[in-house]
Amino acid sequence: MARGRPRKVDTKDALQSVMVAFWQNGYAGTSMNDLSDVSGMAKPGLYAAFGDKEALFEKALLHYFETYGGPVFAQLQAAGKHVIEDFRDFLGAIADLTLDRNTPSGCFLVNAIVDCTYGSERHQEVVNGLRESRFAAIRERLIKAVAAGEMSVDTDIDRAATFLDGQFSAIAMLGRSGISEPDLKTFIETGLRALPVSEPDRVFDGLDLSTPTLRQ
Amino acid sequence: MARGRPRKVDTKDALQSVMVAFWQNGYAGTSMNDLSDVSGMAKPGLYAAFGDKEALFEKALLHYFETYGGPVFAQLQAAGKHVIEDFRDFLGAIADLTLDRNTPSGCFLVNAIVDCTYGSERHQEVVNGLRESRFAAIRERLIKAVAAGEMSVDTDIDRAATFLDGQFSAIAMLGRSGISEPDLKTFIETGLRALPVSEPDRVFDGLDLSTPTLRQ
DNA sequence: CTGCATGTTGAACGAACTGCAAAAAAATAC
DNA sequence: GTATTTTTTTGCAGTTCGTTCAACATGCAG
Repeated sequence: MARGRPRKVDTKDALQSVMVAFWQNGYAGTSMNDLSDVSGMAKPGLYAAFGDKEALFEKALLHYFETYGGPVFAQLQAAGKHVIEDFRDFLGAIADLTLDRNTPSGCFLVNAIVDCTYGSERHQEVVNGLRESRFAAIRERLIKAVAAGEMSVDTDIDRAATFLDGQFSAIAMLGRSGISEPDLKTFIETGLRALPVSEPDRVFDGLDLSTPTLRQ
Repeated sequence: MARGRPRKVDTKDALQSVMVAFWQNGYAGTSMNDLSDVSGMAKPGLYAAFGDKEALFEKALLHYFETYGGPVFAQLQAAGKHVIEDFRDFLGAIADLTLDRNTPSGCFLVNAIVDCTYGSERHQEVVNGLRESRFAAIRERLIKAVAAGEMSVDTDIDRAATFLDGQFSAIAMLGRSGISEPDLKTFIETGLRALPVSEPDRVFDGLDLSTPTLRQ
């Protein structure tokens, strides 16, 4: 049984609130007082549960990745439609997350990349690790596409992965800037056309795009 | 003649140093003591010359735009080669700036967009104004391209401008993440292939790319 | 009930923060 | 030389920062 005084707020709930605050306001822009307010935990409780501010930020970032990034990347790995459709779903899920009104706009990880230049050594390592996980997930899906014959065996995988990785960041930045959802979906569609698929007509034609297609 | 005690450091030089500090560390991550140290001006001098911290940040951001953004956008407006070549130069100039080792990595404006969500009202207005200037410059060059027959009259200008605007942000984020210069140039080349030009062969063929082209 | 383990609370610490006022320094004007 | 003007320097209010300690509250075990 649980000994001692019971917790007022669940640790996971507190971490969720902390994550939102860091996501919204950045590391230096969020004080421990702010975190105590939004989480409902007193400051000594935060220190006891998570450690100091840096450790708390790292745990919030990892919680973000598990809660939001994890499902999206798992979906990409398990995806079995055409590679273009799968990346459309993938980037679309990122867009939905970016624009979700229940959470701050943009992507916490992208914000952290901007932040991390002046963070601690450990902070940078965590951010770089997540960034590499993101890249690796994209890369693996592309390798499967080559194996499935959806892309040529001559395809430069790293080039395509870097391009998609960049679209990921762009989506987060456009979302942070307040772009509309249709415009963001159109942005994704435009980017997908730069990918070297073997049968472009099959995956691009017949789409119900709100704007004319670019390729002519 | 100049009366009174002469300034130890020129105001523009101080603003340049301040800009670099904000660019590197963000608004909340940079203290007035830091700014006093890097600029060589004592704190009362900073307040006398620029106002409070928020005003100083705005002046630093505008200085950034005049010093770095201005020339790049002026070059885009004055550009007279094919639209694809002009945007290759434009995005390439952004990439060079992003990777320049004499200044912090990334783009100060992009960093400020991440920062500005929790900034003052005025702060947000300044950032949005610069973002709209950026978009407008891209848009104007596309309109000229349609007039010159390089793009179809049916082209969705806003769609193409949003796409290029997103590539701009992506370049800044990839640069902040530490991408190599060849990879960043390849990223640009990949994105350009999503643009709907009338004579793709003329502008894409014969290029000395380090990787195979994507379109097949 | 009495221990004990855990959580919460209020207070407080030293340090760093923004912003400013008064004094000292360095130049010109007379 | 002295007076004046402008900037630097020094130091300091008042607040907030991250962090911790001692006291109090609330549960189970015996």
